Amino acid sequence: MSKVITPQEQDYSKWYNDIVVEADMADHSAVKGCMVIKPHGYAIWEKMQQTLDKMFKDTGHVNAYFPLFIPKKLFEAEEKNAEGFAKECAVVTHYRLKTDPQNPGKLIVDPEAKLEEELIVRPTSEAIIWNTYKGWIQSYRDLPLLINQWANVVRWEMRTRLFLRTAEFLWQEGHTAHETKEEAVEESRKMLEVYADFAENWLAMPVIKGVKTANERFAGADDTYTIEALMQDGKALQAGTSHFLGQNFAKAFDVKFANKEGKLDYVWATSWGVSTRLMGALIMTHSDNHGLVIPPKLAPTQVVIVPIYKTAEGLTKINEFAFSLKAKLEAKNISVKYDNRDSQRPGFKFADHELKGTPVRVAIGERDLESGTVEVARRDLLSKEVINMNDVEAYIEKLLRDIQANLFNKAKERMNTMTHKVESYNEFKKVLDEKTGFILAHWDGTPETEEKIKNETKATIRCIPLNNPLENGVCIYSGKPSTQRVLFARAY
RNA sequence: CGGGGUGUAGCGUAGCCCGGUAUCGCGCCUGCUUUGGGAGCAGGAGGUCGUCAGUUCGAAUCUGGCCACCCCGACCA
Repeated sequence: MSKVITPQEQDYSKWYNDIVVEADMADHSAVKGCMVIKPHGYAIWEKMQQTLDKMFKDTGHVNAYFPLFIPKKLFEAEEKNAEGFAKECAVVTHYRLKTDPQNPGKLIVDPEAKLEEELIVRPTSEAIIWNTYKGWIQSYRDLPLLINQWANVVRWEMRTRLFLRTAEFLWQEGHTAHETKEEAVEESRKMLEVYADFAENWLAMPVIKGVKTANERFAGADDTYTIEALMQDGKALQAGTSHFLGQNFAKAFDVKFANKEGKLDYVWATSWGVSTRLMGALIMTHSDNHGLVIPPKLAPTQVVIVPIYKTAEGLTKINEFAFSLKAKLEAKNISVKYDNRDSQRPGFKFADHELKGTPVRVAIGERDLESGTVEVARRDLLSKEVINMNDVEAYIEKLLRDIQANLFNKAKERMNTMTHKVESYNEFKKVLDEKTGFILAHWDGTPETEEKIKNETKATIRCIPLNNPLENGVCIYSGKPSTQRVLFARAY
């Protein structure tokens, strides 16, 4: 058992923080609510970025970059969007500091350097992007416009948690423009599928795809599609959203195009994003009391080789084998680190790589060289096996696939066990108190009922699952008729 | 914004009630011995005790103000 990590069962929230900090992913910074993403954490984020970026490009999107600052006038153009984000905006009001005459060596804001118009630090980029699109779109020939940007955004949250909710975070935001409603809806659903694919096949995290209720919708959207994941402690996490924006932004920013009949019409829009919050999702889906567990497909280092030696001569022999194994694995596109630090002993390295989540560890000592074997350990199950040197590359290649699959299956099974169907409000509350997790229950479809349930139980409707089976029933709260169950949970 | 808590070496802490120049562990540096699950021994470096003011011969310790951060709520696409 680790010396440093608070066990999950003792305090899940503390455990989470310990993992983030002790596994060297991120740290609190000098700025409240902001974090420093450390190299190990950033390397995982880069793997996510690379994977997603390719998926976006494979679906026809290109990258661009828009400014960090949004003039207030533009920001307020789409009313619902502006209102939704108004309470959490950082605002730039001045552009210069000067030496404090009362207090030499200190700086004050120069009152003479007040901006004519305040600049909003983007909490999301629809406004600046749609203002730009206005100049880019005149004809149906300019459509569809399929653009993504990798950026940072700022949302001045009252309470923050590393990766899950920070005042500044990294994300990607796709912003597309289309000729028809159908095409835009299709785009937003397509990107939801991309997110679900990424979540399940790379993060090894099962998700429920669905659509948000009006209450939970993105400010300025006609529909918000979401992927919802279930964390180990039974709380839900919104892992990605894709919005059908209708013509709301086109109207707010006056983006019209001439269609094939020569008539002017407003374009149809989508936006979609995932953020560094996925790092939190990754932690709370797979990690344990020994530290981080990273699915092989996202691990910056998939295999670590640890030499065990007594003498310089011994090390030389091990080096020969280790470098050759490293090269062979790399030829199979497996990322390998040979941890030949002379400053640490093997036991320390074992613990260190366990903490950091390296999926596979190969230990090789002089005894192995004699017997022609190596010791291969897997992080997910914390088990190890002695493998013949001749078989080791093939073994590891398969092992990485097994780990990826095992992590997904384990998470899927947990989600299934923690999903409960309930028929009454009492049962609903009982599940929340005792078991937590996802709850499938009938709801009368009104925002009022949704709001009351939220106020009384802190549970929200995570989504109305896509392809939801229709089923007659009665709302657990109001007793009114309902045609389908919706997905409830307490959420991060 | 409400409630609670914490600020002492890079990290974690003792000391505070009862005022006399700061304890211990981890980490760090040097050397030797070690190396198959977080090494051992010896030596060493490192501190304006969050900050400002007050009381006092003397403040980490007492008094008051301020600041910062953390946790729990409220808030949150």
